[in-house]
Amino acid sequence: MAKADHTSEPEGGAIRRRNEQTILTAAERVFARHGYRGTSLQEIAEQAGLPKSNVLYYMGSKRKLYVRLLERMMERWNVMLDDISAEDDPVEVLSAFIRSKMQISRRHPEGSRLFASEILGGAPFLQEYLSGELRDWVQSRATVFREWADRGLMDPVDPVWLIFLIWSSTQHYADFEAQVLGITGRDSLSDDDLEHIIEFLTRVVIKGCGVKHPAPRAKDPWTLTER
Amino acid sequence: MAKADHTSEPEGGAIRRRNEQTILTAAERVFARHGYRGTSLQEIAEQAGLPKSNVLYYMGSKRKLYVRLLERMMERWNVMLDDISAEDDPVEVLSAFIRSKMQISRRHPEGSRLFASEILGGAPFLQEYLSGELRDWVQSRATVFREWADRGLMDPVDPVWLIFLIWSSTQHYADFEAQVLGITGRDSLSDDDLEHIIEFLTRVVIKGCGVKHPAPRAKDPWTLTER
DNA sequence: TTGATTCTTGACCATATGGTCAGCTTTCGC
DNA sequence: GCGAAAGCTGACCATATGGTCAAGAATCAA
Repeated sequence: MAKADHTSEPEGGAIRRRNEQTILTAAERVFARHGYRGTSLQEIAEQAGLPKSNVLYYMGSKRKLYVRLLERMMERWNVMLDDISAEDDPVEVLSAFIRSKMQISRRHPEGSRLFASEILGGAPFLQEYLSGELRDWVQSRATVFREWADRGLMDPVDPVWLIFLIWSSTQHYADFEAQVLGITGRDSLSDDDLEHIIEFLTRVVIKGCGVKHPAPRAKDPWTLTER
Repeated sequence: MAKADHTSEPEGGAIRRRNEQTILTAAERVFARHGYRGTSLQEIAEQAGLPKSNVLYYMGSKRKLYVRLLERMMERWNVMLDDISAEDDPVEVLSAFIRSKMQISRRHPEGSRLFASEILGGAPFLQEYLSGELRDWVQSRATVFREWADRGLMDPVDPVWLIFLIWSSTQHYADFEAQVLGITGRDSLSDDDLEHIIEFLTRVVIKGCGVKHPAPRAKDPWTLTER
């Protein structure tokens, strides 16, 4: 027992770190495609180019490996989920939210699909996270949205449904990639496509919810040109 | 070899029909939860209350059973996908589309999830359908949307992204049910909730894309009150 | 009632599963 | 260069997998 066992410390020698990365990458791909049950350690090992025993040596068990991948993905989202306040410009906050959600989906499509597959299966490993951490996050955003609505900066839509709308429509391009590509006839989405989609989604959400820029901050005309 | 072997005929005695239904229902549930690979015939058999051999007797193989379920779900969507024309009222068409998509998701959540899981896995059994039948359907709608835009009945948004937006945001409530329930703290969505969501989504799409009712159909004032 | 068809199911098979372990090699601090 | 720690992996295990088959039970048309 050397050093405190804080989660998410780099921890471990260079060899360990390199091999763990290889395994995590391979595993994310396979789990995303076939789900927890549908994935075999053998297949992960082949993807990683290592013997099965080696995978187990580093990861301990299939379950631990899977949970670790889920946590890594939650972590990536947490980075995005920085705080907002009712003082911020709703147009900018919502635009930034859509954009960064979309970019994470694009950068980590496998992680996104892994998460989706976990939820599809009834979230056996994530129930706690959903009804705890994530719920709090959503509720706090909801409060801010409501205040914006009260101040006339957006229509009084239910903030939770709005968040789900943004969540689902951005997630879609990673999770349902096969469908998107099949229907559009493309074999991948370009950065341009992505930019167009972001603009489209932003436009629909902003316009559809009547989101406005806040009036320059003051009631009295004397400070009106403050900015 | 009695009778022509047309697909989707009722075909088969009462016993067969009854048992097949039992098996299909059970299988849809399990496949939806664990995906194709993650599902075992044993588990399906237990869900159905039948011995595994019996499942095989009726369904032939795991693969055939799975494909049959996918086809059944496609069928259910086809019912909804009746034709529209550029002459129709865009507001009504889009509202009806959102509503019926939502209702199918609600009536067949397992089928919806089964489909989602298939797409997540790269659509190994549905590629043909996606880039064929479904693609044609989307393209034909897209043409109509574009004409509406040309006539000033809606903003010139990319119709395909719009269809994906509707698709994803409605699908979400079935596929990500576990997340929705976890975050909202509910243990199920009521009919009222559903109605609110439908209204919200409709509102955002209609307003967000600037969709308008068509002017009463005629250029000359004499036929203006025709309807 | 009878003969054919449909239904039912336990026994069985080759293969694959997650996981353990013992014994080997490599790496690394000193 | 040495000893301990870390890394590596084939052999192995109990169990589960999709699927076959043969033989009996129930059903149905005549």
